[in-house]
Amino acid sequence: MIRIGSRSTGRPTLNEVAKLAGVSPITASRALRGISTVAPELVEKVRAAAQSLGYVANPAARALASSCSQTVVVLVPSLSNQLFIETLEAIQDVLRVRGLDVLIGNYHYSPEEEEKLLRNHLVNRPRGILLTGFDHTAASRQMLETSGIPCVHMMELDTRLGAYCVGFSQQQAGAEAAHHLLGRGRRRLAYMAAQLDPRVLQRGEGFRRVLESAGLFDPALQVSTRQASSIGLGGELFARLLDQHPDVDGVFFCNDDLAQGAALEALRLGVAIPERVSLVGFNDLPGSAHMVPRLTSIRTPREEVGQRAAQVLLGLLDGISQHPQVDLGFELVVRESS
Amino acid sequence: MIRIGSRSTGRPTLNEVAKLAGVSPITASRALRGISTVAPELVEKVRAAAQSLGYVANPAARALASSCSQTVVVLVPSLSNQLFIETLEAIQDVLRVRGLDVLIGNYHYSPEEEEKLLRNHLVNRPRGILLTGFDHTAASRQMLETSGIPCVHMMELDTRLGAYCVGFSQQQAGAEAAHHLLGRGRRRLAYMAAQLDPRVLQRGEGFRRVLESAGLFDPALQVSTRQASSIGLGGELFARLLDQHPDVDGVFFCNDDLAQGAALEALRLGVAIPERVSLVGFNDLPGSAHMVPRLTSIRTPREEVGQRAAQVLLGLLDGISQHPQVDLGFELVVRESS
DNA sequence: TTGTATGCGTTATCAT
DNA sequence: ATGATAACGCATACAA
Repeated sequence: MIRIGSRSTGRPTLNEVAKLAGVSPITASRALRGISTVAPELVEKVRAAAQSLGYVANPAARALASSCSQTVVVLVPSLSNQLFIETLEAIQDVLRVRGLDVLIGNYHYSPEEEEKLLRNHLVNRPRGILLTGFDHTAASRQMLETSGIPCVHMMELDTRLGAYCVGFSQQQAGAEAAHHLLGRGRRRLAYMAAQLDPRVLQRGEGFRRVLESAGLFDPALQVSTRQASSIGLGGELFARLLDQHPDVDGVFFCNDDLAQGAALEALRLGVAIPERVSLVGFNDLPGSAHMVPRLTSIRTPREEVGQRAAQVLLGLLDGISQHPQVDLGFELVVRESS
Repeated sequence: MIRIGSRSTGRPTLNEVAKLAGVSPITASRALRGISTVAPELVEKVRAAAQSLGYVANPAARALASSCSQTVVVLVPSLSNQLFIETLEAIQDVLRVRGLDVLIGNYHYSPEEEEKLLRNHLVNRPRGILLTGFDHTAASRQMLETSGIPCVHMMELDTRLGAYCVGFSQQQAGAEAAHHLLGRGRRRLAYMAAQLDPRVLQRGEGFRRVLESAGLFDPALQVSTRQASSIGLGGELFARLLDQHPDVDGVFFCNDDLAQGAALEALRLGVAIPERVSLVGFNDLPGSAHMVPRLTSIRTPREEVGQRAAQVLLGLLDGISQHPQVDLGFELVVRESS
């Protein structure tokens, strides 16, 4: 007895395509997946049949049968930071042409939330995973390990374990900012840090070391808060800093929105930039080039990071052996504020 | 002959849970899904068994068997506009607690790209769909229709067809800006529009009508470009406008980044804001309150839109009858620039 | 190179 | 209220 299942989606199945093409379902499957063992003429027949029926493979069935999906999971700490949006776009541009769907997860700078996202996503057996940085919970690392799913870390570099990573040295970037300010003759240098994620701390570390070597490091000028980075916060912190330490003559900000806020606050306070204080931002976010004065910043290669990370992942999926670390560097963009 | 399938994921299955609990798989399935026809004691047994085995349902199998997933698709025109990020966050906050996974699609303001995303996502049988606005291709509308998947439109209102929507009147918002500027005694009013998506056009329409009623509409002062909205663009367009029409005394911007760019450019040009020109932005994006001068803007309820849209969708899934249109209004925030 | 048999893990159907 | 059976649509393993 033949029953038309009410559960069916109504969409044509591989079976129907195969029937129309006069081959077995498995041959149709192979043909459509581009598996070389199928005769070219059969491939053509199957393609035509699929085309005429409007066949689209059922991802659930495919995932169930093969126990792996056509998705790649990307976990970022924030979507409010324009930085990661640009990285995500680049990732999608690369993976989309390979037929991979990109699933975005935002863990709001919380490793615990990242762990939850990872757990939720792993049950779907993604083809690959792209993570931001190396600051994951032990459970996250464990899950990644046992899942065996290819993973690439973005934004930071790390030579431990041979983990695949695409990024740049956050510490060197911080050092570069310090060198630049010193080169401008600045001596009372502050670091202004919000969010305090690992990369912010690394930049601060690089900045500190250079100042220490120069004998100019003053812990009192290290402003840090766990609050989220924002323009408003940058203004507040900058005003307070100048109030408490009027002799400050240079500030490195962990992110451009802080620097933008500081520049605007300086306008209000009548503090001359860069004459009295030099400002150096980080990431070179969209608005920075248009501030008054235009902000000096360290441009980070976020699109390139996304693109290369996605490419490395594809290489992993294709079994291509490649160097685990990709250093994309960064670029100091000198404008009017320093 | 028993074979340990090499295809298995190694994770415990419903079968194993059922066995451990001493019930049939289907009872275990019902128990875990909270279907009421299962005896409380059995539910407890099954829960315990699942717990001890660390059982997590396989979404692919579930989707295949039930021909519907636990995902909701959200399509937005941009991720670069902070606006939509906040909406997305609100949506996720609501849907996550119901165990629904949110899939984000960015169609870059292209209805054709939206159509592709829709087509790709529909094969996964999402539980619901959240779209931005009403500007979809005929094919998109057709697919939505035949899919029968619940859909809520965000950001705009429309009484046609009884489509579910959560938003506010873009046209009224544009009108409000005009009224405000007129109330400030401004007479040579410009509208500066980028991107030219439907909502930008609606705001311009509302703005225009008020000016026409007042006999003050001047087409020469309507600046519009398809380019993406940005701070840099705002500065450029503003400078050009002032150059060509030195008598302009008020500008309404379709988005705050344009207004921010204009404010910065005014600083450079030495144009007094608001003395010579009043500026009114739109969306009240993060930086606007900190500009010099602080920008007047129309605050749009994007978090509320996301939250309510998600709630309406949940209502639809639960078969709760509700009013198809939810008007969340907007708020003129008067600061220093007008 | 192609096909047969079977399994993936879950839920719908229908019977009890 | 619970269970037996089949089906969801596709891919793997192995045979031919």
